[in-house]
Amino acid sequence: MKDIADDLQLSVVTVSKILRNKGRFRAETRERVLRRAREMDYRANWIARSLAMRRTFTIGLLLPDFTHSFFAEIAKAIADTVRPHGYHVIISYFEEDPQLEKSEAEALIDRQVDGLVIASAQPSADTQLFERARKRNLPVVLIDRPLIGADASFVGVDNQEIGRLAAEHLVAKGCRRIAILRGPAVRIGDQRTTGARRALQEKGLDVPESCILTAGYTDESGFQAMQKLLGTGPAPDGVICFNDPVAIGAIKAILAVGLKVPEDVAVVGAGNIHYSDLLAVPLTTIDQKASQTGKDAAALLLAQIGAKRRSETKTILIAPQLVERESSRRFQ
Amino acid sequence: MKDIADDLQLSVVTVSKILRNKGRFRAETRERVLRRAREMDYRANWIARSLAMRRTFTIGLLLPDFTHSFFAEIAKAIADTVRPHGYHVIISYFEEDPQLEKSEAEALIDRQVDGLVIASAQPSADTQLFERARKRNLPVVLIDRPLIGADASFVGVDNQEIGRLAAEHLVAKGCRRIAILRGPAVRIGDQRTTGARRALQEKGLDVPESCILTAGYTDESGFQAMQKLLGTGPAPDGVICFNDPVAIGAIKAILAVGLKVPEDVAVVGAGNIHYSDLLAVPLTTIDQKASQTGKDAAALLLAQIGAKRRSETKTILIAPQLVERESSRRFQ
DNA sequence: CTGAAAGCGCTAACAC
DNA sequence: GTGTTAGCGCTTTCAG
Repeated sequence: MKDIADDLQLSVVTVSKILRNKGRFRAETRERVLRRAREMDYRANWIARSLAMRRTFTIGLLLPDFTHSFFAEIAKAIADTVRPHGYHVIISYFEEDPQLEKSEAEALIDRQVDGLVIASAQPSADTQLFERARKRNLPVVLIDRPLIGADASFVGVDNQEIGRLAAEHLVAKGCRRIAILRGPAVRIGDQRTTGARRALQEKGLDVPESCILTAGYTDESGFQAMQKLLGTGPAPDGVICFNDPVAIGAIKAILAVGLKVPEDVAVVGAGNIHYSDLLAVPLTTIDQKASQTGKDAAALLLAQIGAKRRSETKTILIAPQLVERESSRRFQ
Repeated sequence: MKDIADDLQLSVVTVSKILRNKGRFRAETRERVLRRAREMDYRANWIARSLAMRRTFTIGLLLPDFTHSFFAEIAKAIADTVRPHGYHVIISYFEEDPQLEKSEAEALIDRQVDGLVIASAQPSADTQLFERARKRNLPVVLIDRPLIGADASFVGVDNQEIGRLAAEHLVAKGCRRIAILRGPAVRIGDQRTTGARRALQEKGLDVPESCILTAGYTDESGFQAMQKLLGTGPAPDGVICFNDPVAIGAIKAILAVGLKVPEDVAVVGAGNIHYSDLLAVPLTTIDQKASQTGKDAAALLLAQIGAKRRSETKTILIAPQLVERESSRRFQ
């Protein structure tokens, strides 16, 4: 920039302004600057610009694992949403390790991101982090996993509603003995289970404790839980699973004992993973609306970044959506 | 930093050095600085540091689509590899749009990344880009998709070898009438096809042109290509597919006409997508070693960033690996 | 319409 | 051991 200015006997300020289309200038001066910049293949240094403007036009995204298609979709939606506003996204992930999450969050803040989106794995809100964010007036949006006591906005799917949708669907399909392969004892696992049970109770169906088994996140855990369930009593005619991998594992276990899906047992998952429709039995699932989540989170963040004063935190609950496929397609 | 210095009647430089563990200082001074920093919850501003050091400790990663698990895995491997060295990764993607790719690449350079990894979709090397990179002494590593005439290192799987592995596997499984659902007419599509044909010729098997059909990237295209193939002559007893989605589509088409996989027709894909083993017929595939690619690319980049002078470009071809599953598991 | 001055927060080189 | 000086490349403010 200095070179251009010297070359043209102008000041750096003039060049800077013209290059950014700020202020009014003689058309000729403009032309000269623009031409010279092109000739020299000048490119602005965004680090310097960031330092001067105290804005980096970068937002930080912190995920447990972006190899998981749910998070990848969120990331994509966020990037898509902020790109038109000149923002880039720097993604970090922490493999569900709260310690790593904390240090990565700090690293992102140190890099002066203008906003932060986090799908946190902290057992409880890291007050120090939120305190720091508040001090810098850095907006933070939590996604997917709410954090009690966190001073931040939240965007995520309505997990109770996921359980409810799954339950009501199975009932509508004529299932009467419904089992639940619930997830690990985390908040969203509880909520989905609660939603399902409530919906079933409203229909006059109760789920005995023996029909609620704890699975994990994986198809392996779903397989084992289902195997155990099948070994301990009459087979259920419907199974609500914590997520798709668990459902896939459950289906494997059901088929393995010679029962049919969905004729004998209907199965519903959650998450709508890619390839859900390419499985041995295409899986009925509840879509968590990943890209909607990303889009809303990004929009919220942009609004907060633009805001003059600290905006109050906001919570957006996204409605999940049932996607019916073979694993529950049967007639009453 | 200035606050700390003023507080302690020291110079900013002293504080800076102590905080970075540079130079020797009186233990007491060190202590005072460190303590005060902690008390004030001081955090270094990496933007300012970057400007002063002319290094951002950020590497740019430009992908066609990080929603695709292959690229997500690469991204993860890269991030994992560079993290211990203090680097972060800023990921961009361009949806296979060369125009967007170009502008994103420039944006990353403008943000002064210390290195660039690109899986390019350019029809040919963008000389302007490489020229710019060279001028700034910015190392660039191409991954997955080689770019002819590009002034950059390359890391990717050996695509001919993918074709060869698939072909030899099917032959070993007793297939004699092998068809190829080749990918689009891009470099890697050609290479895989060439590798497969060569291997078959060496075994004395020739593939008539009528048995080489062009599919795209998707299961839909695989389904259609296979349907066409089955409609026009005797069914093959083995099919080599461009990638896993194509293979999945092909399997659907085969099953749809009442043939069995692998008994009647064995199928091999490529890519080893997640859930390959959860499909209707678990898919035999050639693993492209995504994380190996990412790891090698990152290591190469780090070496080049560290290098004093511009290091010569290097090409790393990674050996693919056959993963046998049900879709080809038969005996003869 | 243009420019001089000041500063963003930090580091490198060298002096004391 | 510690401080001084001089930037890094840009933007903002304000004066002319």
